[in-house]
Amino acid sequence: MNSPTPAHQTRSGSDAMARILAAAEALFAEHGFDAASMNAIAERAGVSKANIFHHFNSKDTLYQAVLRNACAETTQQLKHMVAQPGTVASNLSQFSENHLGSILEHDQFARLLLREILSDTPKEQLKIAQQVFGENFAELVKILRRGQEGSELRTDIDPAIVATLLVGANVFFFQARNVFRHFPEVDFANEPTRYSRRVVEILLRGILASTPTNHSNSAQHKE
Amino acid sequence: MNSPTPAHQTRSGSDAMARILAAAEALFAEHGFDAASMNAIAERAGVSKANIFHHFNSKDTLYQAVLRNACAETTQQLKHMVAQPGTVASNLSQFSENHLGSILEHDQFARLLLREILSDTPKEQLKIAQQVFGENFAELVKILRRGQEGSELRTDIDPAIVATLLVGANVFFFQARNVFRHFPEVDFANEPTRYSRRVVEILLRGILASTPTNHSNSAQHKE
DNA sequence: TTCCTGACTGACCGGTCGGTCAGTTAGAGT
DNA sequence: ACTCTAACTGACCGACCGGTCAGTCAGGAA
Repeated sequence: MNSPTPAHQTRSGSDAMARILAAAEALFAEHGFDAASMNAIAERAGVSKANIFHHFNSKDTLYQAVLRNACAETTQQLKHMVAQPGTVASNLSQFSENHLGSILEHDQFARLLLREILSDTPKEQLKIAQQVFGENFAELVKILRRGQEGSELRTDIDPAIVATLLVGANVFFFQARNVFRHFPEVDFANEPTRYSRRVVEILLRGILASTPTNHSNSAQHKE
Repeated sequence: MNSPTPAHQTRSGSDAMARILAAAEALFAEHGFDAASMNAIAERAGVSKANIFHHFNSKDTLYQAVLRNACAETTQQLKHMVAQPGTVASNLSQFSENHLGSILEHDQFARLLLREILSDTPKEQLKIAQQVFGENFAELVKILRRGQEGSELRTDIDPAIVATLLVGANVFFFQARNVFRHFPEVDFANEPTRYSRRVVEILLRGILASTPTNHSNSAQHKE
């Protein structure tokens, strides 16, 4: 019965705080800011409500802390998907797949961010969302610009548009996947990587029939 | 002073009800279901809170009525953007532009729908959202299939993917436009039609540099 | 004139909200 | 041993929540 951590919850330091943050993130993401009550968060975290107010000044403060905490993880993870060698096409494919995977993996946080963006009351916490989102976007634009400078990509298109398309496709997939499951036209609702690959493929080569016969140097995954 | 409608608000029939629905739609869209209080809705509609409960059994009932009411408008508007003659490319361009315009015009309703989709608690009202959304999607897929049968579009791509890309691009533009305004890379945050045109252009022709020298029969807008 | 109906209202209900506070506990410093 | 401090709690607060109710009022039917 002797655990490495003290038997009492007290003096556990940041343990309770971490549990509070986790519970808050889950409930904020699940029900939104207003519908997630401090009582419910406290209960889920296994602490008293007053204890939450001991660690955070207010519900808003807690919310911002949750956002910042989750953003830190995401931002850190962004570093992994940067500046891989190889063609821009393969980079794009990899970025998209990682991006979508990251969204799906941290779906609670993604819902949180989307809710935040969807609210039109410009609060302080919106800037947090802007920052995380902006970093992803800027990185993607950088990849695309590199492709244009290396004349691998057409130069008469706006990289920001392509970036929006790619990110938007992933975000939309995430948002709509539960709805997609009921659409007879859609067969990729449960296969994000296949979806991501096809999206990149279309972006790279377009959808018109008058395509060049073959150019085998695009993103090639064995299959 | 003798107006065609009686001077008193009483006996005005559906006038108060319409005001309630409008106020509710605005506040639900702005703050979400939970944060929009019946008191606030009543105040904005210029009626007593009890009067709302006279017309609607509960807050949920009011919410569903708002959704249904807004969906009716949108569904009706969908009829206008169907089965235009011309190339599939021009159809796509037109659909996208109309779709994005419709979203921006009914931004309150769009926010409402997105919030609804984003909530993971599968309630009755989610089906309303599914229906409206599904109609748009199915219509777009139909256009694309026609393009494939007429061999105007490549046949080795999934129409549902292209539809997702297009709708997703518009939805994402709508969601992120306030954020886009602060991005130095983006210059189309305030120009939806330009955005839409460029998106369709990319979808049609792809972004790789190895494009056939010229094929002037794609979507051509003078510019 | 009388009655009935339905739109409408102010006052009110129990319950929950975010937030406070006095007080308990336990480890660290001395 | 004593103190200090921070983690932590249960009891509590005023405000506001969704919802109810008795009652007012205007107009149509008789």
